[in-house]
Amino acid sequence: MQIGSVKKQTACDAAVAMIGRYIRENKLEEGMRLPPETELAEQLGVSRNILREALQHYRTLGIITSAPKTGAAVARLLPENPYGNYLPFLESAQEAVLPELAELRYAIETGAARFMIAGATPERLARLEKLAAELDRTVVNDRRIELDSEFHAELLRLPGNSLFDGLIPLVVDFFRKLRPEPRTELSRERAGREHRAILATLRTGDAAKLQQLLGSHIEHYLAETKTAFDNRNKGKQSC
Amino acid sequence: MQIGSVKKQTACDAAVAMIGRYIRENKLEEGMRLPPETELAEQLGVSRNILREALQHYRTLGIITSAPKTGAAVARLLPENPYGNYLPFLESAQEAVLPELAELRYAIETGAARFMIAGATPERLARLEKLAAELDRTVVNDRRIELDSEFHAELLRLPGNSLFDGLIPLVVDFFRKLRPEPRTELSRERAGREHRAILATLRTGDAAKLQQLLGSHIEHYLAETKTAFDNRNKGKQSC
DNA sequence: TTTCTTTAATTGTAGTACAATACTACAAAT
DNA sequence: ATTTGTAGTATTGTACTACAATTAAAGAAA
Repeated sequence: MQIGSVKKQTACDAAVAMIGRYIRENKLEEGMRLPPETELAEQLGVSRNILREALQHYRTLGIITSAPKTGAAVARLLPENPYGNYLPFLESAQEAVLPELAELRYAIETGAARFMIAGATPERLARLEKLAAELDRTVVNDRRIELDSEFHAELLRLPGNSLFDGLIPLVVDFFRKLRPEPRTELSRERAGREHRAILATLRTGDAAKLQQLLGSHIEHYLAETKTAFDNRNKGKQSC
Repeated sequence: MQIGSVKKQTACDAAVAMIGRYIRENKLEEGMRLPPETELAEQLGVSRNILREALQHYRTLGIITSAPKTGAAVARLLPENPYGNYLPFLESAQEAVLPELAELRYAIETGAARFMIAGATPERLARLEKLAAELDRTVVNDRRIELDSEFHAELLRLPGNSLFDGLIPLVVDFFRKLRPEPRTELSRERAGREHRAILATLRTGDAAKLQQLLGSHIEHYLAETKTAFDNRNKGKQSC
């Protein structure tokens, strides 16, 4: 277990936190204004420079906009703004627990089955083959999880759709959070069998079957993680 | 057709763009350093203040870290960091074209079918019912699209999984981008029929059928958008 | 070798000054 | 009466200077 590093909070970080609290506590809604920079800086006890860096944080996230004379205001979430719109997604991705991740994985991978087949190229299939083979002869759990993660990431790359690609971190995160769970010899063997079946079906091009295979493959996790999660939360955590 | 507003780019925005290009073009990888602030500021022709605001942008996104003496460096993408990991997703979500969005919608909605049924409550079903009814008696295209968008957003809320909720902007974005496409009387009638079928199946709880219905419902868009997109790109754009 | 000390590079922070912008009000013109 | 021009002004945008705080790395001491 690694020790977390303590890094001193900068004035800017503090300002960011204070501004965030300010927005939340005052329930500032779309279009409502923040105090002028000079005033806000004085209130928070930082220079205007630093305050502006803190504001930039929220500008980047699309939470506020600012303009001369008008001042900073809580932004209307424009459709063009990627960060603002997907902020809830980013937050829930951060806090997501295994069962939630498993559900989304199930949805995306089974739903993408037909596009995987459509986009399968010999090179990608070869790479998948290699990953599956290495996974078969690997016993170290951490390495296995890494390979499994990469196998499924590669599956999501098959469609050649950048949106699917972009969601790969979800899969990675899933496996990362899965890591502590113990795996049985049985589940290892089953995983290998299922991976081979998935590969074979990718080759034959049977979309319905691939979907069914991916579904039942993840379904195991769905059940496993749910119980694992439940058990873990039975012993209530301290600290 | 509305006129787009012109907003002048600030020096900070420009700096952000330049730094981004710098990182990409030099293929800066994890741990590699940026020039010191004074140097970088001079190179970009902005003051150190402004440069720091630009750097704050990337700090917020978790792309860089900075420390005294060491300087700014491309960050190791920590699994905990939501922004950094999902940055490619955010970027592609921003630039995604209709066919890509349609594919992801297809995957998520069909894949989530069984969770929709599991999470369907009478209240939510009633809300869906109301939306479908209003959609049926609405003819104005813009309003129809709005309602359709909300109907599908509500579908994604059924599972009660915050990750699905977080992806709702994708659906909204899809319909936003679909807006200019002309719809026929026929497609309107079909949409109504399909929405009613989806609702009925949510009530009976037949997951396989729901999945099939959602699939064919979106499938129309899949085909439509593909051709619409192709046609639109035939006439090459000027400006 | 290990540990302490010094040094120097770099970020972190504060303050001042002024330019640029855009809201507001009001005058002028059609 | 409605539109168009104009000035006033609050606020952000930007630049510059100065110094404090931090820390990696080199050097000195044990």
